Amino acid sequence: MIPWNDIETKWRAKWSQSKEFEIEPDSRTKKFITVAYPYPNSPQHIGHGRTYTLADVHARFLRMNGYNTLFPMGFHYTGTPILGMAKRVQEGDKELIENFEKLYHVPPDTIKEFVEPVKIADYFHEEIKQGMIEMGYSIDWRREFTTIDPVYKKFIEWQFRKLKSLNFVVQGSHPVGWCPKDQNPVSQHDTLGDVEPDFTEYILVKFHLDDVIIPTATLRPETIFGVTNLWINPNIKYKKIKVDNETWIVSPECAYKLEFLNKSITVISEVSGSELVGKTVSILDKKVPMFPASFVESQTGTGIVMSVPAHAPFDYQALVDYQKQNSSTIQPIPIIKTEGFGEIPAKEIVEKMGITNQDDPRLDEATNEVYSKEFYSGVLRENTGKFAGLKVSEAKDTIKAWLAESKNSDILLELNDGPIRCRCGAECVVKLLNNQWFLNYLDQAWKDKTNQCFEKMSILPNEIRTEFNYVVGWLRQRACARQHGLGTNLPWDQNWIVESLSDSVIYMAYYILAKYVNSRELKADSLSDEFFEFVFYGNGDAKQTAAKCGVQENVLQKIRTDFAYFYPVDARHSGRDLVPNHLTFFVLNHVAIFPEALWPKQIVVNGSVLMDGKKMSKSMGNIIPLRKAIQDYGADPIRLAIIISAELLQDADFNLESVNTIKGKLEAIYEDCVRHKPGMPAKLQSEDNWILGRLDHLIIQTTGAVEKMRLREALHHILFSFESDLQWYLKRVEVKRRTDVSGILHKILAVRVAMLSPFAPHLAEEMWERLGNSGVVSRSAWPVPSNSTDSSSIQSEELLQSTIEDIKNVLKVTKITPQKIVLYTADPWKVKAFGKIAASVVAGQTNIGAIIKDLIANPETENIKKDPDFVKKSVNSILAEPEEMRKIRAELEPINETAVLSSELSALVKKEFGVDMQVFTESDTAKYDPKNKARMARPFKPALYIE
RNA sequence: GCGGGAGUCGCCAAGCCCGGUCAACGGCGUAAGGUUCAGAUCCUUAUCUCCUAGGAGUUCGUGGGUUCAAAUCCCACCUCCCGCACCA
Repeated sequence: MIPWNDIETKWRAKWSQSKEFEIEPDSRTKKFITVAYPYPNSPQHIGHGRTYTLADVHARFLRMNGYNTLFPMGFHYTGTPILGMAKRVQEGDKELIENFEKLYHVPPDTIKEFVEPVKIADYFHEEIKQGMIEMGYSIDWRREFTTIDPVYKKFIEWQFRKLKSLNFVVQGSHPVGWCPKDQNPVSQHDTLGDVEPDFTEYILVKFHLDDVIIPTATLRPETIFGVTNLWINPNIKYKKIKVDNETWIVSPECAYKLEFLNKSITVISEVSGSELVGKTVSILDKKVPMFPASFVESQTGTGIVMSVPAHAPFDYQALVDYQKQNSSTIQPIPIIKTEGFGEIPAKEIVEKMGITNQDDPRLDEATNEVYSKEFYSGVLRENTGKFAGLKVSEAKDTIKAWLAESKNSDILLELNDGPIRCRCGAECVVKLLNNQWFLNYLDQAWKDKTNQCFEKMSILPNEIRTEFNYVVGWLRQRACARQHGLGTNLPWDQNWIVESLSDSVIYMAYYILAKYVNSRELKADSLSDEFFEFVFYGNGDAKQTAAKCGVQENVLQKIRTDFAYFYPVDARHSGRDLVPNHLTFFVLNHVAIFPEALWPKQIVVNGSVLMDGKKMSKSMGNIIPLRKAIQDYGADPIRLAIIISAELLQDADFNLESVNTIKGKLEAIYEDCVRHKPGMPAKLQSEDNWILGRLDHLIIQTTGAVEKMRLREALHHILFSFESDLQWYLKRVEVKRRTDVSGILHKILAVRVAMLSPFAPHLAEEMWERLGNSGVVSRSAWPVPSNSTDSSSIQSEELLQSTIEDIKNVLKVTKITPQKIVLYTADPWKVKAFGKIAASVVAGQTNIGAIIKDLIANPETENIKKDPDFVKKSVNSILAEPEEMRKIRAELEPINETAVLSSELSALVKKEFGVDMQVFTESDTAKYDPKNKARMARPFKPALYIE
């Protein structure tokens, strides 16, 4: 057993002692690797570990390749969820407090402090940081910060003044879910039952009753042409109110809602619904009556409904109900033609479903069906005037605009799935916030520049690139400030706090400053915009800026030099959920604020982590906290298990079996590390050359994979793919009773351990030490191929392997117990012909006929006439080989098969099958060949006889 | 609806960009054998079907097509997953 935790502690201490990851500018090329910083509202779990692990592997790999690689980390305190949590703690929320105690193991005394939001953030900040340290991430902790640090706030203020000066910040109105009691916007975390406060925009169609306006709320303004009457609930006490300069009649609930939508409301009087029934209202050139209906609800819309019986099942049924008791000549007016429906869709569907009264709940279903069919495939009929022929999906917006223009409509915003309650208990409403600040991501020049940056960037995996392009095209204005939460106040309007996805877009630049903040050489006190202009752009005079900002001049210069050295960002890692927001904003803001030379170079996106194939969630109880997992399984096995289970964009399935498999694999390599000593044998034999060639191959494959961040593939090469090669080598060595291969095995191990070290850094250090190396493997060079490839060794080892395979195959099929094995190698003319065939194939000629013609034309190979099938078989066997091997076959002198087989294979055959073996050439007159097999011989495919 | 992604041999999952190395990596599971007093671990072998000579057949969501050759390229269809905002 490997004492994982001891080894990890030991090496972490060493790294920390030698300040291994504290990176300063030097003469080498730099790389700046960043990851989206965490939001500290809970401990991190295995899933969070994935992105950070990928970034860490990336950073460590680059470091071994000679790059001076900085990997920093910060903590994102900005936002509202923590605020909501603090409030819930204050209220004594059982569920939350239990989560803290049982799930997160937060000490009770600490939980008490959680009424203060910052304490929550601070606690989980430390928790997450410890986890990152324990995972062995090669982070330069001197550059740590939180987004509520005073200097950070100055930085964000600068960023926003900058954006504003570039006209990227604009003001407008914006609807939000709102708690009237708290006077605050509500998001999902602020509502009882964590309901997302979604809302819908209704069109208020204004009917006129003399000089009073009767507004009706609808989602289908186009149906105005089919209106036959209004529905009024006689039992509702409506309010007559003054709305700005007009007089409206609406339900009391509606009157209340309107107040939050920028309207000034004064109640004039009450009007009973029954008083309104029977009166006639007008709109455009229409006059319609108001009829009573029980389905009309006071709390929905205005409490008055526009009736379109041809297309609205509710209206149709209410009309039928009304006409049972009253005489009325009103008929539905069809205004939409839809394939699959007849004249009056509402009638059809109501009758089909067997609905007989307006309180039937199935009317909702009926409404949905008519609505969606008509929306996507309906066309307006002739009786809709200038809109005739328009598709409903287009007509909706056109008519909406037309009504608004002619002052026949207004807007009502209403919460979906209401009532939604705030945690304080009050019922939420929709509020139209005035003077909301937006980042104008609509700006075309801005978008163009962003696209330019994306074009030049490396996006891994590249499949995700189209998604970025789509997002950039689709982005509109984005609210960039809120009225509560932790964060930085808008510099020009203290009522607003910069929203969390807007204060996290260029903070990678702040890592450079953070080091000096932490060393107290940089203080917020008198920091002004000149400071940032100097550091980021080199603008201004150092002496003056230093004096003005209260910074030592040499410190200021150093910060500027550091920034110029480390920027731009070379890679940004994140989960794919941040593609449509943070990652895109990150690029947008960089191109807005920084010159092209400082634009980011690469984005690496990864999928999420599943637990035993299922999504991790609190309710399923399958969340494994990262630190717990480290204690139980060790950091390295977890790192490997996360990486090996899926390629970048796939969801990685984490399960205990894979962790154990990995552990086993690592343990085997670890044990091997004490067995071998350095020192090459005096003379390399065929199998030595071969295995060293395979080792080169391994290095090339692995390096290529890591460069593309195909880490699963890379790990596979290191841990598994090489295994079968190694087994073959060991078998060969054993059969030959060699004792001089320790050095070769040592070299192989050293290469594998070095390549393993970005993935499993702690254990790799331990292995490296066991191998007798001085110094840390983290600082060693990434292995490079030694070009020891010797193609004749490759050919002869391949020959031996495939011959053994053939023998096994025959034995398996015939089920005979061998007494004697005889091999026959191909005649020289076949070898010649085979070489030519290989050359043709490599050149792209696989047409059998053409190849045969060619061969016959040459006296050396004209024998082919006797055995044309030889060509087909050869072509196939060459095609069945890897490309490099085909080249070798075509270009290189063939080996002497008879010699190789007799000298090397006998012992292997003896060991494998326990019998003696003889080798003849095909045309040897003295050969033993009772079954006439020899003629089947082909190059690299000796004929075979077993008895 | 718009946009993105995926359907592979029991399960997970590579391969598809760059067509032959693909009956298709690897892991898990299953089976047999070895180690063990026994079990767990570990190691070896096998794991689409057929086969007494190294072979053949049928497979990679479905149906077509291109090609000497297709899991891989093209067309159509079916099914599933994710995002669509002011929230980290």
